[in-house]
Amino acid sequence: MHQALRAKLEETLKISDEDWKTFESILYTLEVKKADYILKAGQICNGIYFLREGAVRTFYLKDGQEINTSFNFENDFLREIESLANNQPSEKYIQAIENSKLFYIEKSKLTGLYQQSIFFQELGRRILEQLAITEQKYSALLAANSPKERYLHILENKPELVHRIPLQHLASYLGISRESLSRIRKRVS
Amino acid sequence: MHQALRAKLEETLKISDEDWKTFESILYTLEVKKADYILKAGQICNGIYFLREGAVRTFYLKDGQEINTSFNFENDFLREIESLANNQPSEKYIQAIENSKLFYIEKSKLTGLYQQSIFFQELGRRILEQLAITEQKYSALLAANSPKERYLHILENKPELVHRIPLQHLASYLGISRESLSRIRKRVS
DNA sequence: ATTGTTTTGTGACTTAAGTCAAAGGAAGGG
DNA sequence: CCCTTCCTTTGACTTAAGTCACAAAACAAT
Repeated sequence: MHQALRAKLEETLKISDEDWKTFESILYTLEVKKADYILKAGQICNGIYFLREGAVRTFYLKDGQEINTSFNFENDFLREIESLANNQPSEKYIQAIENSKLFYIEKSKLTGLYQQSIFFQELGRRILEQLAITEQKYSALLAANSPKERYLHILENKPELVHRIPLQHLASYLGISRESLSRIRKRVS
Repeated sequence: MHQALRAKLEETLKISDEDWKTFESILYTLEVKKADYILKAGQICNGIYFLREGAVRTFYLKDGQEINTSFNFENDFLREIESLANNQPSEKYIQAIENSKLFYIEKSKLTGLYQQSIFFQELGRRILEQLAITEQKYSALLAANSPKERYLHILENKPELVHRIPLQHLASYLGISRESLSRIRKRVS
């Protein structure tokens, strides 16, 4: 049942059966329906999630407008890092875009793992490294490309975003107005 | 001599005298002149730097154009995370904007620290967390603001960038053409 | 099916920013 | 101090994208 998660971890670092057992034992399962919130602004993010199935978006409000900052699909880790790391109320919402199944790993249990085995420390660091790299690529996309180029880049490199994410959400993620993205898409096709 | 570095570490996590001694012993000092390269594209980033004094920029080439992705000043850590984490040739250049003094910490020694003490593991994780958060804020700035708003935001929140970084470099960092940034600056003042 | 709701598309208009080219200014080296 | 080089500004022009308002289409729920 947790095989996908184990496979995901082992992309990063081989895990011993013993460590895996420990890890499995702290997982908590949850299911959410489309449009349900996994985290709301104002709440403190108290753990990390692993998305087994479905799709979610992370967004915040700016002048009443939703600005989407990331999208996640099955086999992604998920967290509001700023809230989690600094123990502060989240400015962001995490909402299911599709009915989703998740594992939840509580922060305090995670801390326990870190203390107990160097393996988990290493794993945690590696996952964070990849998060930082992902964020850098995202900023680079925004900084160095025109709206049209950004859309083409996503179409080429992350087609699942185009296919599974409503246009209005993708627009703010790409820093484009809904209307313009609609027109760009038309021009391109 | 290393007090600024110790202070910086202790912003994150209190360090014991013993751990500090270990840490100090692996530091390597270097000085670079304005316009010197600390890392060039094609090289593998083999450690992290602590900038004692000066200013540096990180950029890459896109269609022959330099795109700046970050600026660092005294008391900042510095690294090309993608190259460092994945052991691959860097796509980026790190260049001194002012004469600078740095400490260098070799990756293999860092790995040694991680294995030797849970303190360093924790520290490494925390520093990475903050890097990821910084990158997220940067993307948010780019995605949700007009060129003019981006400039005003930087002026308000990171005035040192405006004062110490040549306009042409700041422009690509903000995803704006040199000419437009020059005009925005004029309008605003 | 029918209705209501959400999402996407279009039209008309405005404007900020990009581009290209050239001129001023500042800074550094000899 | 002069000269070169680099950086910034300005001008003229073009255009892509933003905005507002509304229509059409897709989707969900009863």
